[in-house]
Amino acid sequence: MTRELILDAARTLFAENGYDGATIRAIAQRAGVDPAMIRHFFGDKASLFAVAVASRSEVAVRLRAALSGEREGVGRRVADAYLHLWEDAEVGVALRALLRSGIEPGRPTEPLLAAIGASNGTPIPIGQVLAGTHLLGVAFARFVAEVPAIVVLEHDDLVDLVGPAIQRYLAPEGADGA
Amino acid sequence: MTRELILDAARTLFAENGYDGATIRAIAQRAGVDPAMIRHFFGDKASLFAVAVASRSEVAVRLRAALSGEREGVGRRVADAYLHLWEDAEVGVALRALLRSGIEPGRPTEPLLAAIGASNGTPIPIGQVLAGTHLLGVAFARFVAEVPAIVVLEHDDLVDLVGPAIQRYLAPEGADGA
DNA sequence: TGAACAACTCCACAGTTGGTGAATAACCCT
DNA sequence: AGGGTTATTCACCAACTGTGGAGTTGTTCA
Repeated sequence: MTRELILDAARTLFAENGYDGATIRAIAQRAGVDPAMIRHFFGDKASLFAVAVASRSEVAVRLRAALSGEREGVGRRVADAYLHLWEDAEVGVALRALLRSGIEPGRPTEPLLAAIGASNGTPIPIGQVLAGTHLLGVAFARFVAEVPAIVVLEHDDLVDLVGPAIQRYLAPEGADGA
Repeated sequence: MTRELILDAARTLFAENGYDGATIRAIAQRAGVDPAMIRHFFGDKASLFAVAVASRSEVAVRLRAALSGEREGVGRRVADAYLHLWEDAEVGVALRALLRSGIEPGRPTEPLLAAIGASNGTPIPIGQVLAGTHLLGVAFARFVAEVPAIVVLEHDDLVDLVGPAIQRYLAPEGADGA
């Protein structure tokens, strides 16, 4: 119960302020509990971050699903799925938190890397990685930096605009789908 | 003299650790001066950040130059110029610092926004903004997150890979250059 | 009734932060 | 040499950080 309150507050504040910016005390206050409860349930701040934010494997799953269909329209499909992830209440806030926290040594960053197309050891086509960089840039502009020209767009319109570029990266001329 | 030492140290640490992560004391120590010197020369931390990092108008200038030539090859040209900016010793470290610092209210972020195609009030073609998001994503992967698949590439190869996508955004079918 | 256990509160510690003010040293120009 | 500006050092503050310990409630089980 209060455990969930803490997790919710942690996700929100990590997303808004990044790892360093979100203090244990602020998280506790937002959750309406005593700061010591966080220590009681999660040990230390890094563990709280890991539990609250970094255990979102559905990112890779959902992206792989969008990627695995037929070649035609895969660009639109992946862009749509990616933006949906960022718009999702829990996943989006976790991704925001990861991005906001930046890449610092010792922090679990797998989901973010997966989100930009560079998951674990297996070699990934460079096109997928480049598509990931583009989508990450779009997400950064839309959800973190909040660039007006990007924020203003409807989800579907943005997908229409970005889709072709992603398509070109994921399915260039002449290749058979997975 | 020591002023320059402070600025150099500030740029480096802001780039490595972001705004909050770079402490006045750490900057002073790296510069080999007393922390009070920073106050003496720059007043407070925000002013130091502004002077050290946020006054890089050449970003917009260089990008506009790359953008203003003939339509053919503008994608390659802009991608090349953008990556060169990030590789430049001073400008690159400033851009890194801005990105690492994230977007927080009250901080000067014009150069970063300009870098992703959203400069001041004037309306900008959506294609330019999208090209900016892609380039920012690439820069993030290459210079901040240091995604292996991207870091490994040579500058020119990366330009070759990204150029066409930028080209499509900046010069779609049927339009006369500026 | 009472023991055991988890949930919870309160207070304090040691460390670091950004920022300040006063005192001292170095310098330059006349 | 002397005066004045600049550079530099040092001690200090209030605030905040993550963390830890000690003690209190409340519920459950024997």
